[in-house]
Amino acid sequence: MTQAKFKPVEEQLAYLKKGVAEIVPEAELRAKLEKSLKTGKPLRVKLGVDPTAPDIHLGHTVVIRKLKHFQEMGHTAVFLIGDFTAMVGDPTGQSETRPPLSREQVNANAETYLEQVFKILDRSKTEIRYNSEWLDKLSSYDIVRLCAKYRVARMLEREDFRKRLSEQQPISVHEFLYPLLVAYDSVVLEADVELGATEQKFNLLIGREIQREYNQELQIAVLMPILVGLDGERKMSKSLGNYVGITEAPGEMFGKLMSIPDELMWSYYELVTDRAPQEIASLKGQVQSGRVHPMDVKMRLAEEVVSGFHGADAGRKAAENFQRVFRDRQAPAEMDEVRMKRVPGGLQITFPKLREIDKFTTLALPSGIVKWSKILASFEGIASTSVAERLIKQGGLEINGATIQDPAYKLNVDQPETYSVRVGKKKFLRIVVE
RNA sequence: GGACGGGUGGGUGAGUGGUUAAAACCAGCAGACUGUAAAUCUGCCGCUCCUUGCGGGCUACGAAGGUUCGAAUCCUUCCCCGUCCA
Repeated sequence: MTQAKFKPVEEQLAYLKKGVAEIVPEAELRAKLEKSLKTGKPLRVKLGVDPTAPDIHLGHTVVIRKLKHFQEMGHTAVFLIGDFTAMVGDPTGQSETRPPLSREQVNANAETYLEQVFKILDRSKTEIRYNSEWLDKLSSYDIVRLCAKYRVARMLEREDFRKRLSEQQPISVHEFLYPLLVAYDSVVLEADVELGATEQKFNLLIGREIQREYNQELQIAVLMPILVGLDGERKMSKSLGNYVGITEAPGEMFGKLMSIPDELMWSYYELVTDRAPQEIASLKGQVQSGRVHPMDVKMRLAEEVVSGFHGADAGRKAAENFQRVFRDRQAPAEMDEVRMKRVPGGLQITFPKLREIDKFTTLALPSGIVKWSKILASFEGIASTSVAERLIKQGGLEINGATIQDPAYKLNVDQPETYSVRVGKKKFLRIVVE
């Protein structure tokens, strides 16, 4: 417990404030930092995540990165898996009641979450908790007591509730419980700071109120902006399809990042890279004065993000590949390989490795001849044969450099051959018939 | 418990017996242009089969039945949502 454990408060603050939307209240954070410096006791920084989906995307990383910043400053990162609250369902932003998840789903999701989260956080220094640990044990009486600590009028202040109320949308009573349970987590964890996206502000502030009820020191809410998705308009989310998954292949990731609107890249620089604010401002100045091409700056962004998840090598390769394909208009140096093999009664199609497992599907196959539209329909992102046919008719399929527009174009799978195929604008594949 | 309003394709939202697979807009996809950006233009946009055609079949307007040659549109029952009253 040496005093040198922590950096000076102002230095810490400057670092911790990067990209932050709001700190409520900021003065108290400074006070807490001062106190921890004096006592040598690290702050307990809580980040709660509900494992409602199996994968995390770049949007989730914004707040995880902030937790990492605290971790780097020597504070205790408490990564809370809301395995209980995931089953309750946070109404935030959804503006509709979500179907509750089963315990099994939640557990499975939690596992993949952790695996992915430690691409960012230092595992050895992170306290991992699950809120079922204490929430499962609450009795009905405990819950009633907890509910008694908050008022309906205050609850209805939440924007989402207010909006739904005025728009005659349904609100379930259990949705009121969610913020209370999240607040209770803070009490149990004795959080000094809670991290969240701005849309979580309401929940985090209730945390303070409830901590007061339990005679605890109040937590500071550190709110991060919401990362806008690839479309440049809406919040990044899987269901909107405007996301970058952090387990995605380097090339895929790079391409997606290149497709964001130019103006958006500044907030990406701020929220998902390690660039200092001054550096970002200077880059922005250079682009605005026309000295640097925005595309080059965006490529740097894409490379940095890819490198963060896949290593510098992969980042550089992705950048080179991008240039080769889209600037020089050549086929990519490396393509994902899809293997096809006849098996009794069908055609087995194996897709590139995804998290160590080869994914495959088997297509029923009466003869050795298949339509390309059928093959395409088995690919991810191509919903049906109709969609595939449409894609082909519209010139979105290129085989060995030639555009195929005949929707009935067929492939002989009895003849071993390798094809290089472009599907749509961005997808390049090598198809190997074995 | 009572009165009233409402449930249409991913979203908003038209349509109240007959070329309606369902207007329009948004989103999405493909093509052109480009920097795989933005903007713009063009086309597509339920599923399925084939000989890919202004082609055939199937499914669809909360659910189930019914009336009719024919229903998203009419009737019955049910389910769900909201508002007001108690």
